[in-house]
Amino acid sequence: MTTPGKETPRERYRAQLRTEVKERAWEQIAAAGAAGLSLNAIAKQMGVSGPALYRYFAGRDELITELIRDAYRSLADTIRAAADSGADLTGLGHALRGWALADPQRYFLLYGTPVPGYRAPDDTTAIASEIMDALLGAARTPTPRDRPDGHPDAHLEAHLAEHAHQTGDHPAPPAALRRALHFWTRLHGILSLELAGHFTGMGLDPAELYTNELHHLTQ
Amino acid sequence: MTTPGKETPRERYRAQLRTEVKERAWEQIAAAGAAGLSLNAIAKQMGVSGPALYRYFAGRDELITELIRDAYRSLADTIRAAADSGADLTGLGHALRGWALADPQRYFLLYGTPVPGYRAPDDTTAIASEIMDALLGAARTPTPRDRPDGHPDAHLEAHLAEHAHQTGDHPAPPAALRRALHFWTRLHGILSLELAGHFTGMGLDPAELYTNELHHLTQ
DNA sequence: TGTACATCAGTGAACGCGCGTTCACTGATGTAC
DNA sequence: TGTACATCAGTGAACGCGCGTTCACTGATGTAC
Repeated sequence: MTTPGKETPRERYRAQLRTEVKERAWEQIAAAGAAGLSLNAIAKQMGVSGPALYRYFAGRDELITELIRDAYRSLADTIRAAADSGADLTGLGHALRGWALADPQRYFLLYGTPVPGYRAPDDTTAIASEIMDALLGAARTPTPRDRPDGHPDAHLEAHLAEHAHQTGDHPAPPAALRRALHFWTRLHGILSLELAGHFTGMGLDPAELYTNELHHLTQ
Repeated sequence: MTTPGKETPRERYRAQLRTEVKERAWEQIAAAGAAGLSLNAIAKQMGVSGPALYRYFAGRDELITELIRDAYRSLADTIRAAADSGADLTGLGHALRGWALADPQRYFLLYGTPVPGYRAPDDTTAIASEIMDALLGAARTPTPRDRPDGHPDAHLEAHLAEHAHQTGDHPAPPAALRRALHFWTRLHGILSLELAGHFTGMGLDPAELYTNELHHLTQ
């Protein structure tokens, strides 16, 4: 579809305008949430008529789908870059928080309130598992307080072993999978509450909670 | 404003119609999310003209505010009822999950994606701290694996002690506050990911993760 | 018990708005000979 | 290098829709004497 090296000026222009539309879209989402995203409003902000954007996106749905894809891609790249530079779980945790704080509404577009009817595009699950793989890599090294008997994680790990076998995608050791999942769910818990402002009312420092949770995850 | 025992038929009727509007509102939210809530659509569903509802609600915003209040009230009642019947943290955790699964969109109305401009009504913070109090009560008993040295929780607890003093609302011991916060953030992490369907794609059983996390919290 | 009045629920029309999207068309930019 | 044609970006008008909300008005329900 896309010729590797050769790119006509028109193609370049198209790509550039598409990314500008997306940038404006992110600004709108940051200002009013994803529900208030409007193609016409983006067009007006770009000084262009509404229907003009239909040259670049089939419709509102395609734009949102693209934004979700880009957000997943950005997160995956961030996590992977941290992992590639030798970061451990703590490092990945800080990378995750930095990414989330940079644009809270982008985070919520991936992990926030689901729209009942909507189904995420299929390729996002591939990117999601790419993120999981990076986490699994960093979660391979056992933590100091991991006990050999594994109580009460033994039950969970048995369950994880089953499902890892069924899908066949994750030949990762169940203990690593468990650590990666704890990393994901616990940090998401604090992050989403922080980004939604649930700690400000109680005078708590989210960073303190976050780093404490990271300590628990890696000790 | 409201005469305690005496209630005129008209007042009764008003109250009844208000609750019916809210019921329809919850149905709509469950079906299409809070963004798609529409007074006109509710009116149509009730077989009544649109403007009729303005006798009962000042506008769409007041309705949503009321729904948020009711949701908080319902959650607080659920938690408190469990606590009053002698439930420990594990019991409260299961009560929380039951409440969330009963109506995921109601859960997300409280803890989901925040609307950038919107500010929750002031009295909800009172209900939120009422929930916190119930958690704190159940979190008072130390867990078996709590170590006296408290590493690495000592740093966090020092911070919590400061802020507990500053607000003056929580004379609860910092260790209990820490346990209650961990309860809240960790369970919310799993719950919100489960309700948003992020585990289904990976073939994981959310209940297994949840109970495992509860074990961690109470051991 | 009966009449006169006040209160209130609900209607229908209307206003203004912004949305997504389609379509015929103009004008500029690129391509082929 | 120059002309003839095809491609494509963008416009403006239009369609249909649903939204929140206001307002004058009708009809029923309650209240006071």
